Amino acid sequence: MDRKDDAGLKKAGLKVTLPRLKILQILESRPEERQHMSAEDVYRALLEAGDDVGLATVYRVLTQFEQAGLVERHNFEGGHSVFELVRGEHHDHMVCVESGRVIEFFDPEIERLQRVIAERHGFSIVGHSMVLYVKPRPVPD
Amino acid sequence: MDRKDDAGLKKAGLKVTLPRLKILQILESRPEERQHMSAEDVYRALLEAGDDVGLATVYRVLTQFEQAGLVERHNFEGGHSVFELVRGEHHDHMVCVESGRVIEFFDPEIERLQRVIAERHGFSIVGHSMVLYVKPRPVPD
DNA sequence: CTAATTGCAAAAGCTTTGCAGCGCA
DNA sequence: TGCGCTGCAAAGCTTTTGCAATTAG
Repeated sequence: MDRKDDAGLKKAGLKVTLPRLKILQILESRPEERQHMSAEDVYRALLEAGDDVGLATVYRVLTQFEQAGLVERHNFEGGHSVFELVRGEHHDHMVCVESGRVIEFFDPEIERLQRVIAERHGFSIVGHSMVLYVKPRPVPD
Repeated sequence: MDRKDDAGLKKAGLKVTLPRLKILQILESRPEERQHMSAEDVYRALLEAGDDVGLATVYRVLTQFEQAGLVERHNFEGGHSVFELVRGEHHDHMVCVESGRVIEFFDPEIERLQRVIAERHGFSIVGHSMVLYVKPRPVPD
């Protein structure tokens, strides 16, 4: 398992250091519904795991991971950024305003329409962010 | 014209004060492509207009306007918030990564798909943000 | 060995808040 | 007149940076 992490880091041109490995493992060990962590979240997770890594290093490493394409940074509402391991193809997010839960989804038709719209205005898409803020729908019984 | 602004403020339960009127007018006087202003932008526009309003007041007023539904706050990438006068129906945004220009658009089909997706997951949409980051498409000559 | 990396603390934005004085209704 | 509003300066947050010490390759 460390093998895989080593490879990922090296491919990104990053030295394999303890803080970087630990942070990668924290992210990997998270279940999908808890994937979205702030720098502070990662920092606390490290402390809880007994690994003493400075908060500044957490920020630096997450930023490096982002540039290396290992991680995505999102700016949901509320001031701070959240990070998410890139595990496969692109997806968008739904955030429950009551529980804070984050659900991922992907809709090819929306993706297509986005490209069409950008083209219609003479642009091509470099990236996009789409976040739906939702609340549980009362289930009719 | 002040009449209209007065009414808007009163309806929002806000006293009609000079700073609030001035800020409202700054926003109203902006062409559509320049609608998206940071608090700092608004602050500078006020100074340039010779109106001495504190930055803290700008923040307070914009926040009040947001809560009153007169203004929308967006968190585009890059740390700070931008504010936009609510002039009518909802729309989404396209931000040119080269020029910083913001283009507004609306696509009923995307809106519909968003609702369908939320429902499929047992939620209803409270709000959403969709930002396409784009670059000019080389025009074939 | 040498350059990259880390930790700490300090600094840097952006935004909010406390408080005394001013102004609208 | 009275409560709400404003300005200023100070505090709060998240994030970044400078620098000496440490570590990977």
